[in-house]
Amino acid sequence: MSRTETEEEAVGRRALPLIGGPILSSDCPSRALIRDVTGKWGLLVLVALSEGPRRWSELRHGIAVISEKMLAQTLRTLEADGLVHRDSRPVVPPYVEYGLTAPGEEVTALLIPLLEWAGEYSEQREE
Amino acid sequence: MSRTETEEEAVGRRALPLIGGPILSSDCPSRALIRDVTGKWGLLVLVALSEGPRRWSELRHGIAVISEKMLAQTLRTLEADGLVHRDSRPVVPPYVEYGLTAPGEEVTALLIPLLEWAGEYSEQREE
DNA sequence: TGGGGTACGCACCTTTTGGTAAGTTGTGAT
DNA sequence: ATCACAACTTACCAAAAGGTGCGTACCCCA
Repeated sequence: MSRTETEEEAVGRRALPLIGGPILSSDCPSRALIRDVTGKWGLLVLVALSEGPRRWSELRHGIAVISEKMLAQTLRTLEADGLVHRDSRPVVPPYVEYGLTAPGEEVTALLIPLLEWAGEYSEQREE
Repeated sequence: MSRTETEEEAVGRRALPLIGGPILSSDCPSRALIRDVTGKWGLLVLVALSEGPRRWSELRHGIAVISEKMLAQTLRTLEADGLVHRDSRPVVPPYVEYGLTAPGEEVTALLIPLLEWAGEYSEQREE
């Protein structure tokens, strides 16, 4: 047997509690949220916004080598998750500003220590 | 103009400090580390091992619907990162146990609050 | 008159990620 | 004699993520 078992089979006789149950089961909505905030671009956008609200073009140039498509996509999913708010003024060079909502600030506060740990650990490893 | 600019161009006149510099530049080794620990399977494996060392087969059945290929691959990269250690005894049903190293415990301690936040936030959202 | 900035959306293509199924080695059970 | 388990590896294929380039609308500047 080498096939991957179904969710039902796995839940049926689960060997590990995995932090108290279904939090880590694959269809849990919190899993999607985690993907959004720890994803390659989501994390960068959140951290960039942790320094204060920024315009589209600031994010575009400030985040190393992000494509316009990915920036737009990332901002839209973070907005849908309620972590980022979009403030658009209908002026004639369009002016759109993005910033963190309260929940956005919360996650970012959890993400920054992770970045710091990664920086320190990878630095101490390469010596 | 819509092409993605190169790293050099971006670093040339960077608008955002982004948490003090090159930590978030795309070739930084800490970025790879973050991908490994927050990736879909890396996170699950680390959390599963946070409850104590487990055998291959326990992880295989305990983590919801992971394929053997992905489990092996994830364990090997986490081992290469120094976050997981592999304890294999050459007995005749092979016995291999995986556990967290000290740095592995450190990251996992940072990851768990993130999972808890995601669980609470997604729960409170859907009401 | 033409080029550039601002904030995107869309279509196409490549790269990466992940799943499926099969093979491996040795032993003990049926 | 064959099946199953343990802990994997490999080859092949599908799906998802991501990049490139183009188009939009409006204006300002030279």
